[in-house]
Amino acid sequence: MLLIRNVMNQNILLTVDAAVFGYEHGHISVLLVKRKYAPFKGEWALPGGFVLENENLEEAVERELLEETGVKINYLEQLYTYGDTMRDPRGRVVSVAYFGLVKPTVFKITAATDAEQVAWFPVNKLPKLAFDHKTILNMAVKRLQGKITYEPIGFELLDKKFPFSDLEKLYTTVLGREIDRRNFKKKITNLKILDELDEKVSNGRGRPGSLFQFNEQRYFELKKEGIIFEI
Amino acid sequence: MLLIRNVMNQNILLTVDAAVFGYEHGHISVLLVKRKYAPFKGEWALPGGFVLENENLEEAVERELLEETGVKINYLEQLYTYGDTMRDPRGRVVSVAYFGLVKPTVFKITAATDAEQVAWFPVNKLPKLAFDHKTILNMAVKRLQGKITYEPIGFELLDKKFPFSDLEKLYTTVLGREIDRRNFKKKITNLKILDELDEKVSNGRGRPGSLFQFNEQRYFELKKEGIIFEI
DNA sequence: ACAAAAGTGTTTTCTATACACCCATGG
DNA sequence: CCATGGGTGTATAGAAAACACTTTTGT
Repeated sequence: MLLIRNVMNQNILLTVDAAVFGYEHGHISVLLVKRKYAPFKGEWALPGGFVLENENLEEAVERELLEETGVKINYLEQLYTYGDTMRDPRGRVVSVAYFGLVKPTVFKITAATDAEQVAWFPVNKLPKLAFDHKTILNMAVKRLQGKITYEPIGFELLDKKFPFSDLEKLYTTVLGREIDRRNFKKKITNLKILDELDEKVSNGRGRPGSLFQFNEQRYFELKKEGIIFEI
Repeated sequence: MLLIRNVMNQNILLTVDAAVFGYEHGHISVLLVKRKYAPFKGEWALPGGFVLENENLEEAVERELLEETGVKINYLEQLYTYGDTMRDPRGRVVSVAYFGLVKPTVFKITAATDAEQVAWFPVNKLPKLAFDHKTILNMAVKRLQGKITYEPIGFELLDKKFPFSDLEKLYTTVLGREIDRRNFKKKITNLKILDELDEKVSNGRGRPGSLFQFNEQRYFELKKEGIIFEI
């Protein structure tokens, strides 16, 4: 290894970054950390950090997320690798970006190590971001919108039990447009990924709605098969 | 930079690899090189190599492709980054894989630098591949199949002028199933991405067919808009 | 009783698919 | 004249989209 290093003399460092989305109170939010150290000290950034030599990339993302934010991710996929020569003022740093989904209600987020602070930011109210993280986040949002139209992603974002209107709101929020309630219900019902429970829940006013939960087995079978539906 | 390097002591090397597809004589082929040096000396591999410190990732792929194979690529997109700790026997080497399309007729392929030999291999007659390149190639083939169903990719693979049957054969080849000629013609015609020329060409026997060419402007407009059709 | 949200079917339109015969050429 | 591949239209079925009123609850 040292031999290659010497021959190559390749001074490139490798990091991972994660764009983790959550859904709460009718908003899609993304998990950001305030940087404790230079460069971009005090600015908000995607959680992430340097990959260790003996860990896989996914392990690196999961470790950094847990260290910096306290979040243990339940859905993670690779997004894109950012390698422009000038993207990091410290030198050549290539970053493998990941896309994650999490149920925000499950975790208490707590800053640690390189992070001075952690917070969920609604994707339409983002602060200025460090490095090229705005670019990464833009791509992640596009991925989220794309994914939701051909794969069900509710399972990863909603609580175990939820009223149907939550799922509907999730879709209108992510897609940024109204969808027809009856047609949507029909489509989801046909997929048979939801089990209706006997419980009902009221959100203060109006008629209470039945609670649903995902039929995990059917859900993951469908996901494995690939393209499932179009909203 | 040296400071970070010392603090980090991160001995990870970065390479790029390219899965470049071409279409010729009714076959989808992929460009492979025979390795001149260890490890995997004498085995076939995807063209690629170490990223230089002062070049972007795309530049690295294009450079390596040109150096090793003589091919100047006209379509290139990032595929996936492979970073398992054990994927390279020399140590920790992370590789950013790219997906490329090229018209094989345009280039004379010629091996150089790290490549002892270059050749096009039909994707259904692949030799044993070095590293995890088989895995990479499998993903690249899936990407090709996925792409062709929701984006026209004929422009990048076919000659400037071609009979309609060439486009049809390309689709049946990539998708691995027959498609209905009339329905396919209808769909493509509706997209208005083809201009029919006055010339006709015969391939020896049978009725000669009109030549077509892609209407570049319309073609790239449609691609920019995203999902276009389903075959 | 009224405001607010949940729940529910039918009709219409569009798109995908299935399907078969004639045409132009070379040998 | 025959073998080969090119070229073309219609009918059917299924999916998506448009569309509005009733029900249940809290105040």
